[in-house]
Amino acid sequence: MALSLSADEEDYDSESEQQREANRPKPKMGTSAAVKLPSNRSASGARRRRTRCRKCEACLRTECGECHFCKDMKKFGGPGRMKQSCIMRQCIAPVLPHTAVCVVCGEAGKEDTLEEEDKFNVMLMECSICNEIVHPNCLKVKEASGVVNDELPNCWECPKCNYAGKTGKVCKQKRGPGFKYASNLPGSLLKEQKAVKEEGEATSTSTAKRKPEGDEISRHRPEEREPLHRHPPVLTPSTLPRPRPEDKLRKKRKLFDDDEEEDFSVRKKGKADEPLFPKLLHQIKTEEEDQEEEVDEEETDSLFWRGLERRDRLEDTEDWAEDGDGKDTKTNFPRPPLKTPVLDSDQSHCSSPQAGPSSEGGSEPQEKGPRPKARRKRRLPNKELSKALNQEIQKTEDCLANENRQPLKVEPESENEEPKRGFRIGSDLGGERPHLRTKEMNGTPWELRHFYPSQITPLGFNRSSPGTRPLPPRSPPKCVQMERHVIRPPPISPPPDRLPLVDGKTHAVQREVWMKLFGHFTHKELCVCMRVCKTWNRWCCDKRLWTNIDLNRCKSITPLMLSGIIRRQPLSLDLSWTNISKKQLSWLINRLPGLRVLLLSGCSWVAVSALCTSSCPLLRTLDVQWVEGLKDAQMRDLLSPPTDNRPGQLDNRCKLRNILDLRLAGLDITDASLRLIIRHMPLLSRLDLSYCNHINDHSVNLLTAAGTTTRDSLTEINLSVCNRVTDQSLTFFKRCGSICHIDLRYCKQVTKMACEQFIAEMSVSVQFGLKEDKLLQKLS
DNA sequence: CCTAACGTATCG
DNA sequence: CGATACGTTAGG
Repeated sequence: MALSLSADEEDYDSESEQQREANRPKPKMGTSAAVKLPSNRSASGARRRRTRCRKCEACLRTECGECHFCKDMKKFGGPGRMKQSCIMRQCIAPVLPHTAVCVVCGEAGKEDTLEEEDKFNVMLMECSICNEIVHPNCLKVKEASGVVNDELPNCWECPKCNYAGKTGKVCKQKRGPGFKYASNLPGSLLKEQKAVKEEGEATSTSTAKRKPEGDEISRHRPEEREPLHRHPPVLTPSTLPRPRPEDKLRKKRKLFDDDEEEDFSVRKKGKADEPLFPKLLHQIKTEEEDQEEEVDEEETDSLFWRGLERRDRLEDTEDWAEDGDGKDTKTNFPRPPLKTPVLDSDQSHCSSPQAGPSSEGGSEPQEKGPRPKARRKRRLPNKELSKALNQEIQKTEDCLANENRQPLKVEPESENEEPKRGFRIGSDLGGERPHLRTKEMNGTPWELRHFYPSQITPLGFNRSSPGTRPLPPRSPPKCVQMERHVIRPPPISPPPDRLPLVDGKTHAVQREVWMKLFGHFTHKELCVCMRVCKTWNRWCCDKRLWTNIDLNRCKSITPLMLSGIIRRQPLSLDLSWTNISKKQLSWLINRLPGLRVLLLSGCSWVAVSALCTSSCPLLRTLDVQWVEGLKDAQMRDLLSPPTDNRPGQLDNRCKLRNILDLRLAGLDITDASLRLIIRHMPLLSRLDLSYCNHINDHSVNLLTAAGTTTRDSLTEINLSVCNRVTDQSLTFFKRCGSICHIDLRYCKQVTKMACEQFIAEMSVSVQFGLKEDKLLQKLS
């Protein structure tokens, strides 16, 4: 044994032992050297490129046509330089190419020839450390055991490397060959996620997550909610926002965002011992029952959301409630196993109809094979994993709006999709089902509902009272934010139609009926439902139930939330007064091609600037009220076409050209911004400029001038508390063909008389009325 | 031969 | 450091 081991070492590792152990750098000698041919491979280092499994949901999708990489493709009119696959199609489980052979015996994988049990030893396994591809059976090293990486088919840390103790380091360094977390995505969090891994993979995400937020918030800002209840007029526009004291706080927040040390400390607190040895954790995890695991897998999503909601209310977040995205999270701590309250039985029934990753890398017989013993690196055997992945994906399936489909072509997937027209939203704001709205209004904590009633509270300023900008909570420590996540596209296949019961029968009530019921639940309640069983879990993930996701004032935006959002593919997303970072936002936007409504009021300009580089062509409503630091210059960045105008690169149109509803309350913008808006938003129908100190009659003149599109497109304008606006503006509004709603409340220089005169003069064509003092509304 | 796209070098 | 470019591989 020892003999063979050393022989192997000699054989494989001859060239540069040290070099490899120092991060095992790929020989960097130019692009062409990246991959060597099999012949060369025996002297480790070079790696075989992996290829699509062609079976996973991602592989089965069609290109979205919307994402960064699609836009680059020739077929979508791009220059084709980037040569990357569509974001939505990034394979979940890239496989070894068919041509891969065992470095020892020179033969291909033979897993097809055997029963499950014995497959492992005859299938090809690629070592994520030395990159060798071997049949475990062909290895001479029998003593040491390999460590199977369940996240990637046919991937392990081979016994040799494992024996040589390279695991830990490499583990930190690298996920494994071919494992691509959409790493090329612009604005991807992945790199940071990787970085975090490098810093200490084993860090418990759960402990790391332990309420880093909250305490400070409440400490600093006991009056946080205050503004909501304050009436705008109380705060004279002259004293308008920009509360400077908060600048400091903001900076602090930003510091937290970027400050690594903070993370470390938190992390350390969480798990002081052995932070660098993920294996330990994996082993711990391995003890758990698969069945149970699966429940967890299914639950996590809902747990996460539940955790999220709960966290908003209570500070004593329990870790397990949110850390357990088993597929995504490599590092999990054992936690109190969650018993699904009801209907446990159906776990096994709703496995994915679609195939998972093709090869069952290191499947079942973990300790079984007599030979190279392979420990599980992850909790789930690969098969389970892929199943779980698929289920996870399917969960999202319905979340992908029909509208989200790229408009350029009709997707053939529709055969898989049941008709949802009944639920389809007609317009942006119509997205929320009324009953859901009321529900939330009544039954959920204010965090969930306070955003809604803009029509209800006076002036509709409730979300943006200028007096005190509620300080968005600071971001969670990086270790939380950067938790690793596989980018998983929303699923294609539909969830099961019937609910399997314990006795093997199915429940009498069909999914669509359940769905109707679910439709009456708040998101919070849905999260509870999602914990019932897998089937409910998937049903509850139906995008129809999540058209509008509200994270307004959510204390911290975590990676789990981000992926939860992606899976649900909401049409409307409220991130107002959150501490979302630029990176997070651009990551989100890039993955929500169908997003219609984006509310970012009270976020920092830094974050909002993510919109400058991402495109969201379908965006109809953009709320950037009270965005600190958003002035004319930033507005220009936001509205101007992409600067990269290389031929065929991108369209020159404004990224926000389809905006219908723009909310700019409380911004220090001037006519310069208005000109841009007029030029670049031809469809603009509703414009909120309340509390904009620089807006005056001339601005209104611009908006309503002959030749502008806004003149005809504007239906609603809010100029309340714009003190430079005078009666003169009303005469300008007479030119507007479609105007229905003019809000001039609390404009000191607007008189009631002028309003009445406006009504009188307009009455020839349109009947207007005074709904409130200086609030003009078309009567119909 | 072609297209797709992986993985890394390199740019800004 | 994120974004982009591109040589080269995989598969047909």
